[in-house]
Amino acid sequence: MLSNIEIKNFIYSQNNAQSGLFESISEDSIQHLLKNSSVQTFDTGKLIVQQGDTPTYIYMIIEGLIRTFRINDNGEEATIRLLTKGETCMEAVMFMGGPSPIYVEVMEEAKLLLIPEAIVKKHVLEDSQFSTNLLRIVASHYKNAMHQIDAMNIKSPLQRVGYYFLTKHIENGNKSLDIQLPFKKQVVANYLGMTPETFSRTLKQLKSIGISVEGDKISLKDSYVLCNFCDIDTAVKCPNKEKENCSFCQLDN
Amino acid sequence: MLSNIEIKNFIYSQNNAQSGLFESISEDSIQHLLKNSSVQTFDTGKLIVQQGDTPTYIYMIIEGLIRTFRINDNGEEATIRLLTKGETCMEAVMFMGGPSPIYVEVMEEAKLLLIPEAIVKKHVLEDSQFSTNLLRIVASHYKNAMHQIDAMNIKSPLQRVGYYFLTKHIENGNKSLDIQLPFKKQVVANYLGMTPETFSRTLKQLKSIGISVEGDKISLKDSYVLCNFCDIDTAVKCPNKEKENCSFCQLDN
DNA sequence: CGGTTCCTTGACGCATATCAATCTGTGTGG
DNA sequence: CCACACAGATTGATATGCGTCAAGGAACCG
Repeated sequence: MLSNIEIKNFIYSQNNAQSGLFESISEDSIQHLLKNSSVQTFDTGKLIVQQGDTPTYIYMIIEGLIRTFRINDNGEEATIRLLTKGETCMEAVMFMGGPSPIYVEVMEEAKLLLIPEAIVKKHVLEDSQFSTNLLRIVASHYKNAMHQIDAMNIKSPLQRVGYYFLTKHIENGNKSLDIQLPFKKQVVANYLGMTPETFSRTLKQLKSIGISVEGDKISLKDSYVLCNFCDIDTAVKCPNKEKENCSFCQLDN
Repeated sequence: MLSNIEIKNFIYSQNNAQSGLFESISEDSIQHLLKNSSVQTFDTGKLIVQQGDTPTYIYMIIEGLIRTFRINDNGEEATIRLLTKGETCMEAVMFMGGPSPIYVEVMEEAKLLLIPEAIVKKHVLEDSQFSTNLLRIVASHYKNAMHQIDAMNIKSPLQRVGYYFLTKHIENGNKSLDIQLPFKKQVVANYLGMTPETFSRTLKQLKSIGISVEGDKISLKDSYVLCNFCDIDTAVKCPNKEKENCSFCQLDN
């Protein structure tokens, strides 16, 4: 049982493609889901889910930072997602069948909303809007995974970092020329499939094209320095698209 | 309008996690979906969908081979999926919003069932079993993508090829010691994120551990030579799991 | 201040991409 | 039936880019 008002306000403030679990859901449905959910706080470093665990909850971040990753016998880790406030995880795993293929780790003390597996599975069959939301979220994770795959395959470290910054910049609506790295550099580096050393060297390269780095703050010379790293399905989300200054969008014309 | 009997027989014969679009669906629903669908044949090499296209159909393979991939400005390609009879594509893309992030290419003359986007989107809201099937399929693609990501990150070419063969072997239910490569070697190589040369050299390495290759036929010395390439969420699908001969499963005990 | 964690920088080696040549199989046409 | 062309696969030689290892610097905290 929760203090509903606080949670509901939070829910309503966090609706987008990556995190809109409750988007367009009826008041009744939200009540029903929340009634059976709980809120819990986890310390930094806590492994909420381990590879091989049976999925028991969908986790929604109210506050804090979370990382999902896989690990092999040599102890090497591959980061799958880096998530911040409003995002959810384990929704996809729940529908994969079988044990969890991922770890879920708290990177910064996190307050999470826990929605039990049974409630989700049942509610999916009763509320088609809810299941459509889940579909959209899982599809969006999948899309992100596809980007990671071609990043590893065909993009140089420079392009990978550039593309990562570009998506962050677009997420901010191209408003600010500053980008804040929400995670430690070594974590971002692993997410981008490279070592911290290579990440560091790559950041130096970026300086020459007008992207300066100080600590965890990235500053862009202007809103177009990242356009070279764009691709077609990112361009459609860009507020600057088809502006004459964008080298990428000009290609299409 | 279709010759329903043939298609329906096909549908009923192809139900699994990757391809069970019609699993547990009522007769009425199937009728409704098929009534609005069509069957079409495409030649080898045909690009059914291009990066940037608006998704218009779900495609289900009745006969033939399909590849989905992404491409960058340098013309380099990253294969996302290799699909055969019974599998579907573009279901996930449909729920991503925006244009297609992938190409869909016919690798071998293909007969496809085309289900229009509008029908799918509408039916999802009316049939919760159908939307659950879609969820399961998209989640399973996502899981596969996660495997690809950590393969690129943490696995050597040898491990990647070994793991690929292992999954093929398990798909066959560990019945046969032969594995048939459904696609040309260069296509498989790209899917595994390496060049054809590296793939070829890797196959030679595999000979020394009891995996021989002749043309597109892989022969295993026994059912356990691939166990070294296993991981926890593959092991649960393995019919040999926890048999004493499996070096991987023994580790857990 | 001393200790710790994180980041950066430098030197080095290796694994894989790249380039080029050869081999194999298959289909075509004389 | 053989000669030829062509695509795919293999093999070899080379180079380069990233990871690895090691050391040094910066920020933070008790």
